[in-house]
Amino acid sequence: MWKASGVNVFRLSRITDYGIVLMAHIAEQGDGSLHSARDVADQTELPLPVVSKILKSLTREGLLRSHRGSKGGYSLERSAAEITVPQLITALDGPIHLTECASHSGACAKEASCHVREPWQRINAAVEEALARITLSDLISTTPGSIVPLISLGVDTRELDTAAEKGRG
Amino acid sequence: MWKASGVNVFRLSRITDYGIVLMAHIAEQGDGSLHSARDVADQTELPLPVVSKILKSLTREGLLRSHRGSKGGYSLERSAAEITVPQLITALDGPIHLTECASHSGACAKEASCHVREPWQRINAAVEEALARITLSDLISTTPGSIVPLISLGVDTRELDTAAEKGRG
DNA sequence: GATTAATAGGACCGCATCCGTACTGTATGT
DNA sequence: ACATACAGTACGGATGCGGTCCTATTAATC
Ligand code: FES
Ligand code: FES
Repeated sequence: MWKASGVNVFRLSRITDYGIVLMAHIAEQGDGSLHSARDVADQTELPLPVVSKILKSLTREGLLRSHRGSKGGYSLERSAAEITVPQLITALDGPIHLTECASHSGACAKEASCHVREPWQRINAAVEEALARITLSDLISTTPGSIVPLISLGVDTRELDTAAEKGRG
Repeated sequence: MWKASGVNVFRLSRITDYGIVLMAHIAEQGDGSLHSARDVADQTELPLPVVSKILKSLTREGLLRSHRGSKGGYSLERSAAEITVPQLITALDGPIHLTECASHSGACAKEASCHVREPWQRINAAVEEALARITLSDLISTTPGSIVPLISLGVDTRELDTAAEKGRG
């Protein structure tokens, strides 16, 4: 049977995926290091036009600082520890909106009667906040396991907890 | 300047969005209630073909039970408290894979040299687990605030914590 | 000053895919 | 028998992502 969707949905764009790889690569060389688009493309084995396009966007969004002219290149605008995952996503994919409806008010004619709008707004904010705990320096950390406890969940044990327990079974 | 992407990315499909609305509507009437596709379409003010398509998918994925023939309709296969958000998403949009690369091994030729693959796998699992804490009954809960603490994060205070603090500033 | 190297900005098009609809078949109650 | 309602599939349009290319601008070097 068909699947309603499932390939491109609830997924970061390839541009963003690559963008994070590029940022990680730059950050690995040190916060102040300078890299030309060609160097980054060679070392990451990604096509140069794509790399160039992404780095230009990241610069425009304030995550990279560019140095034009010969011997130019890109360097981190802020330290890797100050760059969070949602900043990377927002820079390339735009603001995080898990659903089209529940995001910006006025987008859906059924707002008044819709009962799931508000919960989704909370979920959206929660996911974004969860991702905001992760910085670029965490992504390039060579000690595996450092991220594991970063996104552990603290659920307060009220009646909903038991429901969630059953739901996971 | 152009934006690399930003409209359809990192976003649930409309089908899934509607699907959750439909499930919430059915769940609101009680776990055992029976609803025809037409009734649900009328009450949610969504086009009947779309509603029908979504309900069929949800049935095939085991979230709804169908009753064919006259006086037929759909009812919840499991209790609303046992249906989690990732189950809804997976049923309509397929498995949750935030990135194409880091998800299934073998999809990317740069796996060996890629340093962000493993972190992203952890992030993906963490987001999915976070969403799994939310059940359908939570979404239809009339008492706002019940979801807020559900996705609070517990960060263990090691050196990374301070980095995250700075990153949010 | 000429040259080279590198980024800035935008235009362009192919192609995948999401969205909504339509159609036929099957089961069930009256 | 008939009406009702779900099952499964096929189809076309529109949208937007993806990758590439081109020109202008800036800066270092000789
Ligand atoms: S806000 Fe659009 S359906 Fe809920
Ligand atoms: S796994 Fe594909 S670039 Fe990291």
